[in-house]
Amino acid sequence: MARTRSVRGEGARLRGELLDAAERLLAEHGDERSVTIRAIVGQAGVTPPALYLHFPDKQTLIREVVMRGYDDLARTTAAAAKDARDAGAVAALRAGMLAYLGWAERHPGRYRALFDARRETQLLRADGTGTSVAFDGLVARVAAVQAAGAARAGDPVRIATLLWAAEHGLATLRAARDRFPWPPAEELVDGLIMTVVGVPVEELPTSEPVGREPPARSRSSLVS
Amino acid sequence: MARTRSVRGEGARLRGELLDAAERLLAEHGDERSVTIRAIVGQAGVTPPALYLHFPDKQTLIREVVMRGYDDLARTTAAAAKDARDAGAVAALRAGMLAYLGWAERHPGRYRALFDARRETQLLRADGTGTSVAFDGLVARVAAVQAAGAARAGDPVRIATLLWAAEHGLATLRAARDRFPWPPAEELVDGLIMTVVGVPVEELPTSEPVGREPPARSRSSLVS
DNA sequence: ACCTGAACACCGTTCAAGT
DNA sequence: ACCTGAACACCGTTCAAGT
Repeated sequence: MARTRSVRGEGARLRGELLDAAERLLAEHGDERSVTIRAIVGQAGVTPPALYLHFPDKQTLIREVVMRGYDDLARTTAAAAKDARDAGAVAALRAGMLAYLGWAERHPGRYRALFDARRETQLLRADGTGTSVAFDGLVARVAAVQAAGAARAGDPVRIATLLWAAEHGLATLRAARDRFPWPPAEELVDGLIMTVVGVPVEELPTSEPVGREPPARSRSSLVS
Repeated sequence: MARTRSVRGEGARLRGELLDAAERLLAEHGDERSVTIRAIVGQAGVTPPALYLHFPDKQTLIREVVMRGYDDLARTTAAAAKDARDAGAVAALRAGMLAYLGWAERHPGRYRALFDARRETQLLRADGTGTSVAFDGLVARVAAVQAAGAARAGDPVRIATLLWAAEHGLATLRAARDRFPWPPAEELVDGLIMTVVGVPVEELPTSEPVGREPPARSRSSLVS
């Protein structure tokens, strides 16, 4: 409505605004279905056909939003792991996994969109490295724990695969089953690190709850 | 079109036919979005308003289809575990987990619908036991492995929670990431049983591939 | 070069009417 | 008691037209 008409070469600005609007709608509603063309263009102050000057269809726009989500998630987990590296390889692995669960909890709609199996083509980058950036970081952190001698031996890729499946399962199930008596994320992650990675209990850094109360039950409930 | 008009009390028959049609569409397309009212009623040979005589809205119908899916999944895993019980508690746990992954692979659309977080109200039965029937079975099988002395001690509910998250993560990720180099399901499940449940390698039953080639890599790649 | 108005075939749902 | 015909407000997308 109050949008000033774009002049030459300003089309790229609208393109970015449309992506921002779609991301905002996805974050607010947590549901890809409510991210409609009309809602997106409404936020940008244009009419529906204007969107098709910048994207061939809705699917392509959503795919670009999802790509941004991957970048954000990968950056967030990598940054958390890096910040904890001074406390050791186990602490870095732990921090990365907690950051992963935290991101999924803060951005449920965006996280869901990342793993929507209905998207026909796989979401891979042009350079082929694609969506596995976050996974590669996880593999590296597992290998670092092994190199530090704190874990059992074994293929770090295989171990990271199980960790990824478990943290993805936790991320989605905690969102889909809010009546289930979920233990705190720290306990779940510690359980995975102790068992799947094979880190003895004494190697685990003590919980430093960041704005959360400490675990109600001791984590020794998993390993005796 | 060729549908013969229902006489007194035959409304219940249409109700069942609508549920069957919705389940069929969900299974065929693997996408809840293509299960439209018009597609459902078309398969039953009636017009859209007829559906509203039996269901208040689409959401309620889908919810009932999802309930059937829960029953089927729970029955399938329980039956597989029971069949393997003669081979021991570990074999029963393993068979149940493999049956879970197998059901999810054979029914991707239905499995997705089971854990769709967009459903506002939690899917629980009137009796309150609800969707946790399958989970309770998993807890029992973990406890049986512990009782047989084959696993580490620890809260079986906590262990089952991690197993459930991992198998759910594997089920959804294998469907969403078909370019990822997934190891065979048997290897993944064995890895989880060895590490999360803490079963020593020699306790594991040897793979009896049912219509699948044996694992390419030895499962010892996880545990040294 | 960039955007709009009007229309298309869809969707879930409702409501009056038919038998 | 059970179902239909016609309509409502939506949706993604297209196409001619405006500046």
